[in-house]
Amino acid sequence: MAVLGRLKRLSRLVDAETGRTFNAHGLDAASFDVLATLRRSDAPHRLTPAELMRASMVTSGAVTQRLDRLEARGLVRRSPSASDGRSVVVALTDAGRALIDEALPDHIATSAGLLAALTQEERDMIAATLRSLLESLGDGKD
Amino acid sequence: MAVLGRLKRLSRLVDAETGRTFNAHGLDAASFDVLATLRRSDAPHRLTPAELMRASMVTSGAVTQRLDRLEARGLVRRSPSASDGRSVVVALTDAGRALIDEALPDHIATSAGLLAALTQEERDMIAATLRSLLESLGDGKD
DNA sequence: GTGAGGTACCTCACCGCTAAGGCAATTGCG
DNA sequence: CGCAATTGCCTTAGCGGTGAGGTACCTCAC
Repeated sequence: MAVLGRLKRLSRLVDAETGRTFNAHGLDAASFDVLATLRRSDAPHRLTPAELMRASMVTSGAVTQRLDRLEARGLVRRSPSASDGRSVVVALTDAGRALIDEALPDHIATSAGLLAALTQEERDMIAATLRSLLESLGDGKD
Repeated sequence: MAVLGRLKRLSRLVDAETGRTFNAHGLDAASFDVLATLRRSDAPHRLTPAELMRASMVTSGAVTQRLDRLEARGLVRRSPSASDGRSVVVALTDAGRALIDEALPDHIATSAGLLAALTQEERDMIAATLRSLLESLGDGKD
């Protein structure tokens, strides 16, 4: 199956290319992922670790470590949940928000560049096909 | 760009699913990758670490470690190159060949299952689109 | 109210990969 | 030929992830 092989190769190439953009802003893919997910969330841009875990498809241990790193850099802040004593609320700090707002446009430009070889029809087609594949494999939303 | 996000999610799901198949044969993705690459190569199924590195898109250090693990399990054998004193030739042992010959059909079945939701036209289309994307990004062959 | 089970997050040992660098052999320019 | 640059592989430190397991808290039927 040439499809899966190409999928994997492409995914690696995309990771490498987007990684360069992240580095240019002092980030790595994991940190960008968390900050961008927080930024995309509805105001006031707060999520729990469990929500971040679902969004990023990594384990809870990975989320803890990502947040440790981001918190040490002052980019996010953890505070106890008011409504659930087990839970934690993660918020972007001003610095975190400034950084992700600076990095996001670059990332979008990089992404667009990676797809520059495709026509609009091809993009629509591949987006739809990937979507139906994801659905068939039980990936809830997207 | 929904395309890249879906691409990444799909790649992770595919990795998880194929990983289960590998585990069922006592392998992981890295080991399977090496054994399958050797098996696919022209008879007598021998490659150098440099060739394996190019095929797998990992660094030379990763290839060394993969080969260390496989050699310790008796699945591949390293021998000095006759023509180049710096180089090494990696060959499947009988055990390695038997194992990959047992695992490959399962992997092919798993791969087919992952694409079961697509029609033949969709598969052809996505294969062609991924190919043109890879070419546009400078991925030589495939 | 209480105990069982589930949920949320964290901790830790381990794993494979990268990146940087080292050694030895080969290539090829002058 | 001689020496610098290149090539091929290995080594190692460090990183981020997984998976298993721990603690604290919540829920709910009884």
